[in-house]
This record gives sequence, structure tokens and C-alpha cells, in this order.
Amino acid sequence: MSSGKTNKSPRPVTIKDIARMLNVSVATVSRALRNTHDVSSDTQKKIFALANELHYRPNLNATGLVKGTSNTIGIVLPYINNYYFSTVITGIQEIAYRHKYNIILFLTDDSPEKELSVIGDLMNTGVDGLLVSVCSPPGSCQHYQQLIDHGIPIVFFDRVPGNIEASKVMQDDYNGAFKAVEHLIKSGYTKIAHIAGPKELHFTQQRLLGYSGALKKYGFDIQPDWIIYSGFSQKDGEEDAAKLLQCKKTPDAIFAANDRKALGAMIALKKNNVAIGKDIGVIGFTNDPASEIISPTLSTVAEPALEIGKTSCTLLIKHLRKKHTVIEETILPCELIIRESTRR
Amino acid sequence: MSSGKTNKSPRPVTIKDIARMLNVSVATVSRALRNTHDVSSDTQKKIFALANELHYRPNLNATGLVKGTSNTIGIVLPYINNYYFSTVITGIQEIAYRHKYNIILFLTDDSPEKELSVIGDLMNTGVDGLLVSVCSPPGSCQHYQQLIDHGIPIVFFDRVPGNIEASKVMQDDYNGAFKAVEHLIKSGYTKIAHIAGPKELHFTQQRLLGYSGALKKYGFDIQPDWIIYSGFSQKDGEEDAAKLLQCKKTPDAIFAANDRKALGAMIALKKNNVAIGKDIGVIGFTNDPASEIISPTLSTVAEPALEIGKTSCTLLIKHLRKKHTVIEETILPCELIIRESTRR
DNA sequence: GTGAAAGCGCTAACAC
DNA sequence: GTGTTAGCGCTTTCAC
Repeated sequence: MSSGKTNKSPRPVTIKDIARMLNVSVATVSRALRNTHDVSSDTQKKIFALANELHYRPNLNATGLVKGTSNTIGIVLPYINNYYFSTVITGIQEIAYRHKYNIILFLTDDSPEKELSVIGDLMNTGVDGLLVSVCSPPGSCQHYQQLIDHGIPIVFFDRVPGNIEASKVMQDDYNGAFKAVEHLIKSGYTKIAHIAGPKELHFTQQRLLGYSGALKKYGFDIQPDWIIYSGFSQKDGEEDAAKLLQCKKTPDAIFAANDRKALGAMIALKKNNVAIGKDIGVIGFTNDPASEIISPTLSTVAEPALEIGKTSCTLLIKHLRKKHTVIEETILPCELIIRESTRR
Repeated sequence: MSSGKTNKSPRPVTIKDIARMLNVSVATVSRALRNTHDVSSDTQKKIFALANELHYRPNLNATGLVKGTSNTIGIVLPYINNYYFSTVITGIQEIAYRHKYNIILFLTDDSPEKELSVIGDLMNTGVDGLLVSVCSPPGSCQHYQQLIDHGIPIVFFDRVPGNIEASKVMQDDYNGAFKAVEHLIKSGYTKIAHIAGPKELHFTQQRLLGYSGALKKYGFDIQPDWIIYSGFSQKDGEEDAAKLLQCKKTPDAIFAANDRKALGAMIALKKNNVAIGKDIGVIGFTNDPASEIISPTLSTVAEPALEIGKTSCTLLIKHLRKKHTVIEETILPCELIIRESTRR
């Protein structure tokens, strides 16, 4: 449509320029610009004025080089295109931006190999710290330990590794699950199944424990064939629910490890002409916007995704500021949201 | 200088260290590591071996400082927590990662003021180039022009400003809309309404033009009160549809500017006991996963979100590599996806 | 309160 | 093919 037009980028202005024009030394300019107190307010004013006028921008590479930092936070996570993670990132971004940190994104695609290579490349990029939600097999997290040993602080969120000493931010998966199942029980359901995530993940385990905890508290037995482990996708949920319908004793309620699975389960139930809510109650976990779109609307446990993002980032920045900070574990509460899928 | 649980981060190894240990000059090491051809394969091998052994990592600040670049691409967009944008970013990330570029994220929250301040801060961060989807009012995009004049290449995607000469990547909104409406017509609908986005946005206009183009081609008149402008949210769609139901002549089909609005419209129709598909057909635009979850499932036009991301990023990197590149506009095709909401 | 100078880690002339 | 040297833009002793 149009043709090449040279960007004759003007050389950026440096403190040297300002120094020369004002007949002071670069040191003075540097000090003035950073509000170091040993510069006369007179010259400081002049320097600020000129810097402003010339649109002076500090060269972050130079600052970083001398200070040994990059003002950049790396985020490592499996995906970004689901509701939970994209909301977490939104929260991280807000805090990072406020504190003048840049965030740079690394996606592992939920593949441990990819995660490993990402971490390798990461070391080249010189991030000051890391926010990470790990890939499935939490056994081999030694690459993270290495980073920490190299002095790069890490805050883990959501999917946290068990065997690493580092700050962690999670939602209260146990109590969230407990509340969900308790709600099911109080709504009159008595045969409650759980379609879970992969066995190895910490938060999956917590949700399972919350499930069995609630059952126990209300005097229900745990039926092993009412607990099905698989992945997190809608398809997984669909298959899991189909299996449940095959059980000798069919359950009358399903607690799903997340909303995607719950949605899949609902689809399976519909296919089998099961009345959701009335015949079989369904409750999920996340509060994905889709849970309000499906009909009947899906009861769920809302995760504080935005808060998770904000809290992790705040914590990481704290670690960045003063090097030797005590490790913290934060657990954020979840909220029960009752909709139609658990109404008899 | 250290106390408690100190991370005794060992001083990172530099080319100087390697040079000293191998009794060569830093220049040689630098050349060897970068595969500049004027170094004997013998010493090169030794250098690589040692670098590997010592876990040498180049200091990007240093390289950036001397080269005047940061190997970082900035992304500016309204949100990240919807299906379209998060998928676009996934595509961007994939390409950027492959080419060793970091991406750093700036969210404008769809607020023009925030966008402005973001752009200001951006200049401080020294990104090499920018990928942006602008905020609503496309009139005042002079801040972007400034950046371009300063030599920072920009590729606009999705929401592109009309009055700026820069590379742009869009989906084929016109033909996507055309196909959607044509499908409606061929399915037997004759009174087709359009619930549109904000008037000022380019892609909204294109979708409107596609709508009217199809109507014209098949000999239908355009009814001004069957075209409703508002925002992009589900709530907007709900309200728009409610308005349409009030018309003297009620339409028998709705083409929504995006899936969110279509979903909202379906909710409104359900509330009014209108049979979707049979009484009033509905078709959206995006192919949000939610469109398969709602019942009836939503016909839509799939946007090539991942491709948009990949293409924009590829294009930007091309601009980055050789400074004076010709501006390009790319338009990616959309795909009609027929589901239940347009079945009579 | 201010300046001179060294140096962060790396690249790029320019010599030899 | 390799070494020497001068910076990139900034911060930070150390003088004065």
C-alpha cells in the first residue's frame, strides 16, 4: 500500500548531553536525576527542566549493566489462554507496572521438556526474579532449585512444587472443595462423586482432600469408584461423567476439579437425558465465565485469580527489594457460588 | 554483607574470565561465541567447551548497551483475559520465543488515558519494537506516530488505527461478516438484524459493511432500526437484542459483532421465550470456546487469532532485522462455522 | 556540592 | 587469526 520511509531515528539524549549543555559533570546530572541529596536544588531544577524538555529517557541497559539488574520479572506458566491464567497475569501485570517492573512471558505449553528448555533460555535473559506455575510432574523441579541457588528469587503460584523451599501463593483449595461438597450435602445430595485432575498435582490433592473431608464430617462413606482421575479438559470431564453413569450405584452429584470438567460432565449428562440439578447435581471450581453461560448455570467455587496474581507479584518484588527475605506461603480464600446446577 | 539464609549468588562468569583462563583476548572469546568466522576452529572449540562448563551466560544488558537494542518486543493491548487476545498472545509468544525475543506486556484496560501513560512509560523501557491493538477512539493516535518517528517499528493488529502509516495485520472482517449473513440468508432467514460494536472502530465498520454488502447482493433492503451500536460485552448483546424485540417489525435473525454479544442476545431471547434458530437465528463472530458450550450451540465466524499473533510478530521481527522495511498490510481469512443457532 | 575517573560486560574498529 | 583499544550510558568511589 505504501513504500519504505526511512526512520531517521535521532540519537537519544543522554546525561552527557545534558551535562554538556548545562556545563556540569555527568555525575551531577546522574545524581540530580536520581534525587540523591547531595546536589543543590538550584542545579537540580535546571537539570530536571532540561531533561524534560529534551525528553530524556534513561538507558535501562546502562543502568542494568552497572547495577546488575534488569527490572524484569519472568512469568513461567503452562498456558495463557484460559480464564484463570489470563486473569492471574492481569493481576501480576497491574502490580509489576505500578512498581516499574516489566514482565516477560514464557509459556511451557504444559510440557515438562518445554519447561526445561524455557528455564535454560531464561537464564540468558537476565530476569531479576520469577513467578511460576509449574508443569504437571512435580517430581523433577531441580532446575528451579538451581535458579534459586543462583540468586534468582522465585515465587510459585497455583501449581506449586512440594519439594522446594520458596515462597508460594495458592488458593485455599481444601476449603473451597470442602464448601462445595458441603453445599451439595446440604442441598440433599447423598451420593457425591468427584472427577479429579491428575493425581500428582498438589492442588488436585487438596481438592480431593476437601471432598473427602466434607464427606467424612457429614458421615458419608467414600466410594473409590466415584473418584475418577484424569486431565483438566472439557473432554476429560465428559468422559469421566460417562464413566460415572456406568457405575453400579450411580451418584446423584458430581464435584468437578474445575469448571471445564464440570462443563464437560454437564454435556455428557445432557446426552444421556439426565436432568442436571434434579437428577444429578454438578458443581465446579474456578468460576470461569462460561459457567454462567451454560444452561443450567453452573454452581462453582470462585478462585481469587486476580488476587493470586497481585499477591505473588507483590511478594516477589519484596524479595527483589531486600535480598534476604524470609520465605512466605500465602493461601487465599475461595468463594462458593451457587447457581442452578445444584438446585433440585 | 550477607546474613541468614544467604543466596551466595556466585559472580556470573564473563568472557573476561574465559579469556584469562584460556590465555586469549576477550575479543577472541566474543568472536568465537558469536560464530564470527575469523577465529580458528581450534580455539573456538576450546572456548565453547569452557563456556559450557562454566555455564557462561551473555549479559544482555552489556550486549544491548553496545548494540543499542534490547531484544524485547512490547505488546500493548486492552485486555488479556478474553479468548481472542490471550490466543493472539500465545501466537506472538511462540514466534518471539523462537527468535530469541522477549515479550513484555502492557495492558491498557481499554482506557485511552491509560494507553497514553503506558506509551509514555514504554519509551523508558527500551523495547525494540511494538505490537499493538489500540483503544477505542482511533482519532488520537499521535503518540504512536511519535514512537514510529523515534525509530521504533510498530505492527498494529486487530484494532488498527486508520490514520497511521504502519504495518497492520487483521482478519478479513468484511468477508467474515459477509459469509455469516449469506449463510443466514441461504438458511431462509429474511429479516436480518445486526448488533454492532462501537461506530468508530475499523473492524466494526468492516463487519457492518460485510453485513450490508451481503444484504444488498441478495436484494434485501437495509433497515436502519435493525442495526444497533453498542459495546462488546455480553450485557450489551443482551440489551441490544431486547431492543430488537421491541421493533415494529421484529427481525428473524441476528448477526452479532462478536460471540459475547451473540451469547448475550441468546440469553435475552431465551428470557423472552423465543426459540433460537427456529424463530430467530443467531450468529456471532470470534469462535469463543463458550460458543460450543451454550445451548443451542452458536454459529459463528472463526477468527484466526493464533495466526494473527504469529503473523504480526513475524512481521515485526522482519522490520527489526533490517531497519527500512516496506510497510505491509496482511489480511487473514475467517472461517464460517455452522452450529445449531442458525438451524430452523 | 561538584568533578574526574574507573568500570559494569560486551562489541567493533583497527592494528599486526 | 588474534590482540589492543575505545567506547556504549550510567553509577560510584574518591578527591577537592
